[in-house]
Amino acid sequence: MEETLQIFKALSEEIRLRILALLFHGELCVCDLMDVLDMPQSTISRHLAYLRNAGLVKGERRGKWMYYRLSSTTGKPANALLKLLTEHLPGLAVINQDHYRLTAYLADKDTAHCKEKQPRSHDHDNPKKAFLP
Amino acid sequence: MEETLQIFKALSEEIRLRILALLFHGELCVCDLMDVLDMPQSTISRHLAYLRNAGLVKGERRGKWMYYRLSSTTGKPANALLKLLTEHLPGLAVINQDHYRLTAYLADKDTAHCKEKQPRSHDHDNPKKAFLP
DNA sequence: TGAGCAAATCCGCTTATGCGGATATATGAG
DNA sequence: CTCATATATCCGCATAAGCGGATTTGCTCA
Repeated sequence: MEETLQIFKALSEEIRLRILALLFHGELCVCDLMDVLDMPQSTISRHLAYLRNAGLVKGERRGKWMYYRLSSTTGKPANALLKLLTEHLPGLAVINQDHYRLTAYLADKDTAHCKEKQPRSHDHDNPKKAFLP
Repeated sequence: MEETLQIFKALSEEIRLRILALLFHGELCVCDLMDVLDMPQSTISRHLAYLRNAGLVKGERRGKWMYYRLSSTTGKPANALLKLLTEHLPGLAVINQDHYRLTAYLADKDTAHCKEKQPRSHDHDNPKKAFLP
């Protein structure tokens, strides 16, 4: 039960849904999220920790950076929930705005300060090709 | 977005999940829930209001009593969530205990103080015949 | 080894949310 | 109309959770 509640609590804050929606497009590091969401580092980190504790995302350190992605090893209910979200979230205004910002940001990715040597792998598991209608 | 968040918030408190799980068995009035969950009336009422505002349940007054049931007119995402819950919740210990308590309570329903004249309609829309394995 | 940067965690503060007794509202009985 | 009952809402209080600057930790590279 506690686990179930933790998942719902993780999903009941706007910024965490926005982070999840961004991660649907592939892995991102903390500074990517800071730039796209325009929020202080401690805020991003704290919410990522929340999502991590709920088992929804997974972080992996590569060099100086922590890359986060959706956790595919979560239990069945969590996965079903994430699938639901991939269908529902793209219909929401804020989520779409974030998607535009992410796209613009990634187009410029070579100038981003955390792209020095790490090759990216965008959309490698993006479940929705056309995110916007 | 606000609506989405409200639904997740509604689902992120144990007592509200327990109430929903009980309502999977059919409509119940506030005093039924008070008896089964053994909580004060204001607590039950407050959480029902929360679920009502999130659009997950619907209340209907019949005589002196308010009967609550799952709302079937909620949006698609909410319905998908409720369906998920009907599959997931029965696996949780507290939910099973509540189910036993409800069964015992209903077996005695004629003596319950809110059963004077209102005919019941249990399980009329129970999606799970055998709630327990 | 130490400088420099990314990210996690700490800290004091503010706001949101839950609790349950008390009170208000609505309904049916007499 | 008045009373009894069922439910909703109010209230003061306690706890949880968010915020963002400051500090700590961990990694890389010279």
